[in-house]
Amino acid sequence: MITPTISEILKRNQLSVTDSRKKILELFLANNGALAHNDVEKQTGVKFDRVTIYRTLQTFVEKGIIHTIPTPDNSILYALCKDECSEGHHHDNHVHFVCDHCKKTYCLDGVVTPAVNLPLGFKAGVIEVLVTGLCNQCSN
Amino acid sequence: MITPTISEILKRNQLSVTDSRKKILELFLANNGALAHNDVEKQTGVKFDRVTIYRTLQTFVEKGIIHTIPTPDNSILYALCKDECSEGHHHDNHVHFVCDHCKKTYCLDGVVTPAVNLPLGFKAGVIEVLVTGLCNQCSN
DNA sequence: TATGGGTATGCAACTGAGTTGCAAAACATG
DNA sequence: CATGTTTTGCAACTCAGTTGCATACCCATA
Repeated sequence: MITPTISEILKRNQLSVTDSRKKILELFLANNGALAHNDVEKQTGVKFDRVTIYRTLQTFVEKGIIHTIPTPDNSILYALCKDECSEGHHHDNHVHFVCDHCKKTYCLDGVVTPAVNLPLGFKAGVIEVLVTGLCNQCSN
Repeated sequence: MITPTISEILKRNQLSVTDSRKKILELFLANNGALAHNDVEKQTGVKFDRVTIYRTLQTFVEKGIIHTIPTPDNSILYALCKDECSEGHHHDNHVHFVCDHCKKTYCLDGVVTPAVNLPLGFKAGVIEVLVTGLCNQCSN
C-alpha cells in the first residue's frame, strides 16, 4: 500500500493546500488516538488562530477526512476516518474506546458494533458504542 | 407498588424540600424522556434562575435521582434513574435512544447492553450505547 | 513567472453555556 | 416561633464556539 503525502490527501478532497491544513492533518496522521480542539491548538507547533483551527476541523469533517466522537464528559473529539468514509456519507458503525488511565481515545475500527434488541416499535439507525476501560498500553 | 410523593423522594435523598426541587423533579416524573437544561428552564411553569436549575440538576445527579446522557451533538441531557441507581454508584449499563423524527431521548432500561469484543489488551469497564432511529411513536 | 479571481486566514467582537461569590430568603429543627 | 443552616437569586465572570470583514495566500491561466 502506497502512503499518500499530506498534500495529496488534501488535493484528493478538493481542498487547497495551506499551512494550517497541512500541519493539522499531519498531527492527526502522527497520532493514532483522537484529538480535541485544544490538543490541536497546542500540538501543531505553529500557532494558528483558534478560528482557523475550528474552521479547518469543520472542513475536514465535511470532507470525511476526520469524524467527531461523542464523549461522556461532553467534549468534542476528532479522529481520522478510514477509507470507507466519504463526503456526506460517513461510515459510523465503529466502536470508540476511552482509556480511564491514560485518557486517550481510540477508534476501534476492527470491532463490529453489536446488535441491540430494541422494544417493539423502535427502529434502529446508527448505533454509537462508547466503551471506557483500560487500553492495551495501560492494562498491564 | 406505592408511588411516593415528590416530597418523599426528596426527603429520602436527604434533600430539603424547596419549590425549585419539587417543580423540577415533578417535571422529570411527568416526562418519560430525557430533558436538557433548557427544557427544564422553559417547562417548569415557574421562572427559576438559571443558576438554581444548574445547581438543582447537579444535586440530583449527585444523589442518583437523575443521570446524564451523552449525545451526538454534545448537549447534556438528564433523565430519571431507576431504583438501582444510588448515590455515587450509578448503574449505567442501559441503552439510550434518540428519535431522529421527534428528537426525544429515551432510556431503554429493559434493553441489555450487548457485549463488545475488544482487541487484545483492551479491558472494558462501562459500555455506553447510543442508538438513533425512530421511536415507537414515530415509526408508523 | 507574473497576474487575477477565488479561497483561507487572522483579528475583533459577539453569543450562549456554565461557574463563582455573596447577601437575602427559605427551610428544618427544636 | 426562634435559631442556625441550606438554598436561592443576582451580578459578574470565564470559556468554547461563531460571525463579519479586511488582508494574505493559493492556484490556474496566460
